[in-house]
Amino acid sequence: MAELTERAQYLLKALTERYIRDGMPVGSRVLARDTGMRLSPATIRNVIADLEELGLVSSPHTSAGRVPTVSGYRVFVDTLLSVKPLEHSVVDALKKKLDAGADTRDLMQKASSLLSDVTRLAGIVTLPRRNHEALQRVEFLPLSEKKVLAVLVINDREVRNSILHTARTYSASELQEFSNFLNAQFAGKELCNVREKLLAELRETRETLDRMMATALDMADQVLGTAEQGSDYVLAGQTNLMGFTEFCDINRLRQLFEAFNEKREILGLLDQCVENEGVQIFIGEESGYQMLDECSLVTAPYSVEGKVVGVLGVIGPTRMAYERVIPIVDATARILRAALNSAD
Amino acid sequence: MAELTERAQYLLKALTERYIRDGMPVGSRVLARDTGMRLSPATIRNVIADLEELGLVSSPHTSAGRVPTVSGYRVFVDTLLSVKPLEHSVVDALKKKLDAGADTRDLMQKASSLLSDVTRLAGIVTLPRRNHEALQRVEFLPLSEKKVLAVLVINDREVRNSILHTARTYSASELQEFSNFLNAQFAGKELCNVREKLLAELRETRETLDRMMATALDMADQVLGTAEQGSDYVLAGQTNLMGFTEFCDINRLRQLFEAFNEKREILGLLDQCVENEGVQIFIGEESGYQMLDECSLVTAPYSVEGKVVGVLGVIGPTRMAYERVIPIVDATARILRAALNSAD
DNA sequence: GTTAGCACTCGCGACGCCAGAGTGCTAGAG
DNA sequence: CTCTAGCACTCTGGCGTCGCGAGTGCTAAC
Repeated sequence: MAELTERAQYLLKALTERYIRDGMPVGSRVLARDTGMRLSPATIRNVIADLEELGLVSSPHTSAGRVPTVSGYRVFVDTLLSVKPLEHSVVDALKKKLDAGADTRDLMQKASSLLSDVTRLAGIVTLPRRNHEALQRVEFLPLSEKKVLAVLVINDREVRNSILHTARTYSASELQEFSNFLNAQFAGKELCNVREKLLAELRETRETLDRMMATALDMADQVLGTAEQGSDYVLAGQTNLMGFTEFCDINRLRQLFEAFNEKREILGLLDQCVENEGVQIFIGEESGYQMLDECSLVTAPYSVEGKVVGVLGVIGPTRMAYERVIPIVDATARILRAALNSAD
Repeated sequence: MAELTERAQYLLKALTERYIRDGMPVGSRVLARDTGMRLSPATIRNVIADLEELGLVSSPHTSAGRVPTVSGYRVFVDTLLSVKPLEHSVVDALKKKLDAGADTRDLMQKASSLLSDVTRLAGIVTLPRRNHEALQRVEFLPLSEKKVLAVLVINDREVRNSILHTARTYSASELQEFSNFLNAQFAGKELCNVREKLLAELRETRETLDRMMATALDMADQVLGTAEQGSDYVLAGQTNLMGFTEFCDINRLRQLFEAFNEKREILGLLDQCVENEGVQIFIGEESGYQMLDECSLVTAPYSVEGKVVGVLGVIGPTRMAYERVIPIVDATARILRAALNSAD
């Protein structure tokens, strides 16, 4: 790979750019005319033949031009790509629309809509995992007979509530006591630790037979149970994917959309992106998921208080304008982080 | 219309059923063989010609069989259809999966998934409008500097919270006072009335310059503002629509999916169904929305405490198995109502 | 190392052809 | 008057053929 001549690199780049631009296999002639270098088509053919040997390009059939293969795209994005700096107008638009406010889910929804609008592809944003976030407070309120409303305050922006069905009706003051007890114990602890501690505490308390505390702990356990929603994502602009010629086969499209609904597999893939920092790119079959054949995924993680809590990105055909998409994804991740961290 | 001979009706029914079953224009021969009546194709042709005259069937081209027109479907569903009673297994499955619990949105999500799974079409359920529901209680909790958490208890199942940015930081006891004041005034009132009263009260109070009450009212106004979410719906099984030959044109499909995302137009249509009780059917262009050309919508309203609060239904190609879909939609509406009204 | 020339391959749209399906009409039977 | 049989007509869809255009690979010359 590394032993590509300068010329070969240049031609691979030109070919890929051209193919991305207008989606048709590109032949030696256009390449000769297109690139500045004054070479005849014949010469170019020789170079291209080498690229084919290396598996970087291939032709769909004998007498068509060449098309980048997955490895070709890989080399292209890894070593040949000159990412455009973002136009200011785009950055401003992103910033303006992502000005926090609203609740987290809405914010993520907006982010993915923005991604899809700006790139004209499908935007995807995982909801932030809250496991490493501290629990701020728990409150219980009497709701009605045998029902208690639990409010879980996670931070200034996020509050979750759930309705508990209890064995008997509790008074407001009893519940207040529970809250106080639990807050004393757990407020400020990381969510993912709270539950373990809770269970340990519960076991211990059962033995000492302190009924009140046991009940409080039980309730807290229920709340956390509902709060520990599995990871999830929001998607926007799926319809942008229709209309790419690579998805003209309705069954491909269907598979893809079903995968979006299913969520499980896509989440698996996104989870892999949490670890790497910076933009990460899966091209076509590289992802290992066959419903993403012919698709590329460009992602970037976003973080809150220094910890990566989610991933955002776009999904489109392998033939996408990487040099434009990459900086957009990158910028959006940064802007989203800013929005989440601004203690507005 | 009314002067269709018995024979004509019978043939229209047979033709429509046949066409629904296998999607190809049906000719006089199959019709002759298919129906019990011992008639020659030629005779049938004469009758069919009459139907065509009346605009109930048409042929896509000279030498193809006939296909029901929109009016043909209309007559079919209105007067010829013999709805199958639902198999018990289906009813049981519906009941089992819709056993309330969880929050309202989840329940609706489940309902639409069920609809789409059972019918193999797209299921749609509007979220219940809460305007005519009574407000049970409001609570305010201090959250952090200049932020207050407002909890709006609507009923035993539904609680909404929102975070208010206030001019200064309020203490827990101040907020408690606000809550008490507001609950005394408004608890038990219908949501849609609360706001008006609030505003009236606010105007009056401003004049008397009672700062505390004014602030409380201000806050309440903010909360209701956020709570008054416009109506919305959840959708499931859109992918079922891909794979019908009528949506093989990717642009039709795209239009449809964009309408689903847009929501506004579809909501407009669904709103019309709230008024009529019982199953209502829009066939093809009848809806007046061109993105629903070639689509039918089968809906039924569902109610809580006797008041219709939402609509549910399925969307599919005009060529759908009405005799099966209609009872399913009907039953689901009933079961959903039961789930919502059971004070579990 | 580069280029021009040339034979070759292949996809694709156009064209024509034919079989099959279904119709409308007419004339005759019940 | 109703039904049926027969027939000529029309249209679609599949199939094979053909020719064009695009692009290649090879070879020989610059």
